[in-house]
Amino acid sequence: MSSNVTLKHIAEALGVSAMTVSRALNDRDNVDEKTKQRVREKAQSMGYTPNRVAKSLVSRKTHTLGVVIPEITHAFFPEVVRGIEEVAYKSDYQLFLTNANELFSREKEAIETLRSQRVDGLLISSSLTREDYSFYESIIEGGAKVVFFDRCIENIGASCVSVNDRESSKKITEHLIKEHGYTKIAHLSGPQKVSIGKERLFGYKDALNAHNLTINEKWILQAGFKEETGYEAMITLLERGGDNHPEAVVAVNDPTAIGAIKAIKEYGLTIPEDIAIVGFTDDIRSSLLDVPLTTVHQPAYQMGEEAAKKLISFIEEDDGTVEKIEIPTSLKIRSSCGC
Amino acid sequence: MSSNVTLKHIAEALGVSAMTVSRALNDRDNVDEKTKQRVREKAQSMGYTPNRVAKSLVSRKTHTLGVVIPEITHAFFPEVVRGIEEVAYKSDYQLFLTNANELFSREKEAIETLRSQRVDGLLISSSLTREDYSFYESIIEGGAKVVFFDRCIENIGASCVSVNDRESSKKITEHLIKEHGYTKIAHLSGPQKVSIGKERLFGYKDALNAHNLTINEKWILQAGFKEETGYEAMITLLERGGDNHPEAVVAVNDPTAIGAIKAIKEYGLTIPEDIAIVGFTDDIRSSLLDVPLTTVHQPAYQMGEEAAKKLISFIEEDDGTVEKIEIPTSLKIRSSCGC
DNA sequence: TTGTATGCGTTATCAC
DNA sequence: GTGATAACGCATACAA
Repeated sequence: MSSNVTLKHIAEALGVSAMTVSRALNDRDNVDEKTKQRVREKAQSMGYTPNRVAKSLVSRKTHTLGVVIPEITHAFFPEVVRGIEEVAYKSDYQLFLTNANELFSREKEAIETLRSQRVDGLLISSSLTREDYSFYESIIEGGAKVVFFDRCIENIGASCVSVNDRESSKKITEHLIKEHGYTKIAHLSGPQKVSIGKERLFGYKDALNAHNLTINEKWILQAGFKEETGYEAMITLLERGGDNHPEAVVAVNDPTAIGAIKAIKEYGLTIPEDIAIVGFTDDIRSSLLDVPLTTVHQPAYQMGEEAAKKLISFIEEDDGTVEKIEIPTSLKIRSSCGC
Repeated sequence: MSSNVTLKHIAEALGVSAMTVSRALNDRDNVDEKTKQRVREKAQSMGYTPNRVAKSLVSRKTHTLGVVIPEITHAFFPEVVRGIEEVAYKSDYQLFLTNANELFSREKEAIETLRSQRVDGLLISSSLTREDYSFYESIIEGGAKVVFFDRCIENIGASCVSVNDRESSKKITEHLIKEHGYTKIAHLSGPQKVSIGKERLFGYKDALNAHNLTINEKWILQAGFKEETGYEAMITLLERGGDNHPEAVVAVNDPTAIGAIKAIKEYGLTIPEDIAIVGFTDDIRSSLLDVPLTTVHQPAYQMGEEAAKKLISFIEEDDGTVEKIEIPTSLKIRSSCGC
């Protein structure tokens, strides 16, 4: 598709050289004003569209950013993407968006393709496991400019924009302990190989430790990051426990919490009387639930902005300083915790 | 960024020609098996990544699709994008995603850039006004392969995947009339220059006409497509009417309805007793509201799939048959209508 | 102010 | 089975 009219065509139509056309269209000052006019008009009338593919081959720049997110239907990510887009737009970058679908293999593939497309830089929220450090190491070593966001890979020479997951997780868990006196608190945890999965589990444990509560490993379940996996994990927890279920649940994120809530209801238990629950993200749905969800608010849009800014300055000023940018969170106290 | 090792480098390292390397890496059959092996290993060890930019310049194909959506934070669109992605992924296409932010100017710019990037085709849900038919006409005439989805531009020689907006809107309005006997029904309408804005208004009127209800133009308000604009329009409607407010409201989409609900509550009125309300979309939030929203369910994922399939067959089989693909909707009867 | 040669990385084409 | 050459569309460097 696309206009197949090239500089050459315009040049021939006008009886000048392709070079003159190129200069005129790029508004260089060493071209006669009249010629510029003629060229512009002709280009317009012939429906010329500059071929960025050719331009990129010469300049080795594509003015293009690759974005890799794990799950586009998790509302947090579109919001991050909007922040990225806003900044990219202002600096005249286009976005290649790829959705890894929480799949290891797909993320790797996406990154390979993106590099092959010669994007100027990569913004990644990783679904990869820690074992795949080496993959990132090799591409970064190969000169790829990458900034991670939300789910980071650390100590690998790349900047990262995220919240303080550990501290935020500790805070919301402490809220359950201090404000409500819960002592039997379970955790629906994310995959331990993903940074936020691990950090949020740490935070949960920190809180229990700080209040001398014993950590019951049976109450720490792998629950993925999705609604369905949260639902399943909660079912497991309820079936396993019988009447001896926890008083409160800390979910790794809001979708997981929402899945768990469904399970709790199906068991005929009420929130927060029978079981209190808190999440992490502040999904657009969370304030709308029957029993609005207490959660950690993550400023998604801002996270996107910061990540894009960092990457673009990396690209344009070649400022590769590795930074860990932390976006402050806030607790959204609603009623699912018993408040 | 990206590996700057090229075919030539590998060729030199191996003492063969670049052409041989190219053939080996593309697994052509007129290359010695041993040479292939050597080349592959060397490419691997040197961290070679094929340069698609150069490849595209030669082949005039980028294996890239441009996607233009009006609003990425409207959950409907990410879901459509997932459908598109799934199909694109299988056929080995990458997506350029651009978010027009409901802005005329931005959509046009995005499309220009996408064409300039030489995407193989375009999937567009338009924010543009009908006046801008000419813009689309010119790019389609210029050879651009485009498929519209959700918000279509018709009679312009491009295929379109959408729901039957008019009929669906009529159905849900009729539900209010037939099941609940409402006669005073308002419409929070979308911009009339966007297809779905116009069609859904038609459907609303069709329903009133079919039941001999008079159409009160004062009860048809421009409400945009967003939560904020829905909120404002509803405020206007309530202030204008005083006690004489409508019994029911048909909103052009769910975000608008959600904004309107906020306004209704602020006025101290209850749903559905004082005012019933219905939407269109089936946003992920709609079933979770205090009073779950009755709405038209649009199969977003499927819409994305269909649109992508159509576009890819257009590109690959050069099958430019103009089709209007209609995805069936269903009514989601919840309690905001009084049920 | 304008034009010519050259190269970006890859592949098609023709030669050996 | 392998290599040399030209071409894709554009812009840099140099010449006129």
